Amino acid sequence: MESKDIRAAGLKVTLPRLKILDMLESSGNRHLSAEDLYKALLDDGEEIGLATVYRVLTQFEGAALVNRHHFEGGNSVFELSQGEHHDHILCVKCGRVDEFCDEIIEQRQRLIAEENGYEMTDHSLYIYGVCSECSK
Amino acid sequence: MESKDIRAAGLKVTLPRLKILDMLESSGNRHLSAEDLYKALLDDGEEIGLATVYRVLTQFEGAALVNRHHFEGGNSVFELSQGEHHDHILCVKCGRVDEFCDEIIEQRQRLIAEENGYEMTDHSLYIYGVCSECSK
DNA sequence: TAGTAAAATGAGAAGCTTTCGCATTTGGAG
DNA sequence: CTCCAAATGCGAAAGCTTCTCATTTTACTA
Ligand SMILES: [Mn+2]
Ligand SMILES: [Mn+2]
Ligand SMILES: [Zn+2]
Ligand SMILES: [Zn+2]
Repeated sequence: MESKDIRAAGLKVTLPRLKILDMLESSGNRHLSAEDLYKALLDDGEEIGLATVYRVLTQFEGAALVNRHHFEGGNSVFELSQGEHHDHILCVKCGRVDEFCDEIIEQRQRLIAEENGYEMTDHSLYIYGVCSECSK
Repeated sequence: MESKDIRAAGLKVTLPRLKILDMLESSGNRHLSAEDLYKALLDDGEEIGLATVYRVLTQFEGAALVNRHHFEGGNSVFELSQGEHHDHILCVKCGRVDEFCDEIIEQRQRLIAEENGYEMTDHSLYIYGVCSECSK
């Protein structure tokens, strides 16, 4: 029941928005592209337009309900916001995605921003490599 | 004179390739999109197709003559390879780009890859914020 | 509960960046 | 200098994402 989250964002509680939130929660894959989400909804028999998926995800991002990532290769992927921030490590062979958070890196980033006279607003860190499965 | 670098990459030394390399060297902006580069060449009176710019940049990337970055907001930008690796900090207001390299972060990344069973091949780190000029 | 205004949706068109296909040109080995 | 493979330029086309607008849905009020 996240109707209230949607409402808190100043958005109407509509069926498409609920379905999209459901899918983000229930899908096995934590990191979905708009297209992935759209197809998954179609498979579930939902009739939601792709444009709506994009619109809603962008609104959810604005409301901090989801996070958007730009993995190498092109299109955006989305995931439900967890309480805490995390970064990503990806397998360039199979597409596997793992998550991590390193406080030392976070700290250094803040320091570097400061040293360069920036007020940090955000950062993105992706590590690419070959996972243990793929390097066997 | 980088004709030899082009040749070393197994590529013919053509006028478009030389012009593109020149522009990457001489442009005030170290980080250029394909479109930027294309327009700058047009302004110089060169007749080089946009498709050629993309093709050549991709080949140069393969030959490690240039590096490609995906700054937030969409299109790729390119810069001449320096000897050493560096990461980027960007102003979300004015687009300013600064460069840094932090050995502690580099180290932690290698460690994290290892801990997760990955053989690291690459990484990308962007810090976003408001620069000192823009926060006045 | 029914009526209403505003917000949201779906479908397709359109926008942007990047790549492709192919006829023509160019570089460089011989 | 000749010749062929490689490279180029142009326009078309391919992704991904956003926009437009007629229609539907939501949330509020009476
Ligand atoms: Mn994640
Ligand atoms: Mn740089
Ligand atoms: Zn893998
Ligand atoms: Zn700035």
